[in-house]
Amino acid sequence: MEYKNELRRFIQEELHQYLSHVSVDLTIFGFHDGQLKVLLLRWKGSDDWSLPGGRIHRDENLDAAAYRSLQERTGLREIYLQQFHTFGEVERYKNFSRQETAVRLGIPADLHGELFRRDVSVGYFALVEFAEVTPTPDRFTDECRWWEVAGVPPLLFDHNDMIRLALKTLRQQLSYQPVGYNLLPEKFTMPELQRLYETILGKPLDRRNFQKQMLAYGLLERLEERKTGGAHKAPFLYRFDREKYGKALEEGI
Amino acid sequence: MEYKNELRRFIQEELHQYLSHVSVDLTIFGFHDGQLKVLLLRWKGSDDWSLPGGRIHRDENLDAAAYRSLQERTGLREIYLQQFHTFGEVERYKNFSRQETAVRLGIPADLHGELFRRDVSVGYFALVEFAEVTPTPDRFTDECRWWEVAGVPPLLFDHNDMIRLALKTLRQQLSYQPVGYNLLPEKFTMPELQRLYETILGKPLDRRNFQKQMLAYGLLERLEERKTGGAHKAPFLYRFDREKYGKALEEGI
DNA sequence: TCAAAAGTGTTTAGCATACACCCATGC
DNA sequence: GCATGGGTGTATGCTAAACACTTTTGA
Repeated sequence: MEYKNELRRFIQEELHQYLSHVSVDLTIFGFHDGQLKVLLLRWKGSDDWSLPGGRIHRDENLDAAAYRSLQERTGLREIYLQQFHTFGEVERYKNFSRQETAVRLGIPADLHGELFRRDVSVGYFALVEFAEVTPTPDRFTDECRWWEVAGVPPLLFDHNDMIRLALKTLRQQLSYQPVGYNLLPEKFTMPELQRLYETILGKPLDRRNFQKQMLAYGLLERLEERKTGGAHKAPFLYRFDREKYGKALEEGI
Repeated sequence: MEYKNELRRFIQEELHQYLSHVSVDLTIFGFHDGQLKVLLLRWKGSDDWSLPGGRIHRDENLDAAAYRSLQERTGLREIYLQQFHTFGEVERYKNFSRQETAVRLGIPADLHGELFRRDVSVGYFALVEFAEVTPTPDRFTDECRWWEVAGVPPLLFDHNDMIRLALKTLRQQLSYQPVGYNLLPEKFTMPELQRLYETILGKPLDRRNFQKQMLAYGLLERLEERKTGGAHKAPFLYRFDREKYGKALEEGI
């Protein structure tokens, strides 16, 4: 009941503050335990999951709106965020029909029209450091948590498509833009960086060639320290040279 | 006067048929006389130019809306059309302020607000065969014609930025996707294809290496004929293998 | 002392670059 | 015949891929 009132209040009092017919959706990638993860939200009183997203204030830049949603869900600032595609099909209900979606989410019939108007949605993906994130649900959701990308269930709307395309874009970028700064802790080992690349690309890489290539980019600084406590030979720790990394992001590797 | 009434009629009777706060803009590239060209519109009663664009019907897919505008301006079907970026800044008036734009276009003060609402605009670029195009102005414009990309004047809104980014995207795609099918006539010579590449990339290419590379892609079929009438040795004519070309577009070269 | 992981260097192959000669055509 | 442009082949260099041995560590 409270939820339905919340929906009504949102529609009547707040929806007009935002641009109509446009929204943003976020594919937030994190890396943990050798797995690529994505942050999903479970809707109130349902078992259904979707990507986080949000609307755009009337006086807010598009990028700023995406950034705001990202901060709200993760608590993070200064993260890598990039637009990758705008989804504009009339029928964006893929796994579940529009009607079925409304029922599953317990949206009262008289609110369907207002709440599920047709939107053009601008898709962004973000790369964040797993350990730094505090997953936080929004007003319409009960739970916010990481899912392994490979194990994501059928999502609401066209969000499985979004994740697929975000990942494809990320893979392509890997070859001409540096990745890692925002997905790894400040200090990391070469094997850790390699696991990240292997996970994103979905294929094994040669240890020696990988190291050569990474070092050749000139973005890494090897520290004196080694990572101890592992069961085997202690690997060196590395750190990204922030300035060079930023420049490489701008201009390509 | 007629123009102002047209504007009023549009706002009152037609604007509601479209999604609000979203539009599409098109950068239509053509190739002629060894120059890369872009199709621009001159607004009624003004000397100011902009990219063609349009709004999205409430029951129309985003891509379909872009495609429809493209057909209306060029008369063409079956052209290469691709989304490249969504422009969502609040202030998209770059060369001329919002106020100045209204004055230059002769928009009555009482219509500023309605007609120049803030829009998020999805940018598409298209590649078309120059000779096949019939440039056609829309209801708000007097003239539609090709401009050399390098000589485009300061445009309305953020359209110079759009062209710049469209061109950048096209250049990047050149290296992993085939280009040419939609920019050249069905039969063309290797030197013609090379001019096209050189024009897009803005730099000269080696004749011999270019030919080797193009043929290595396996997308070209050499015809028996040669192009006669030129002042020099008759070059062979080539044609794209449409099936392989389509496959290469999907999967990358 | 052994298994598992990490550090390092060399060889090889493929692709992109650089480059030179011959042929056809119009003036 | 000569200037201009078109057709073709080969040598070279660089980057990416393939690959092996040694070192460190905890069990």
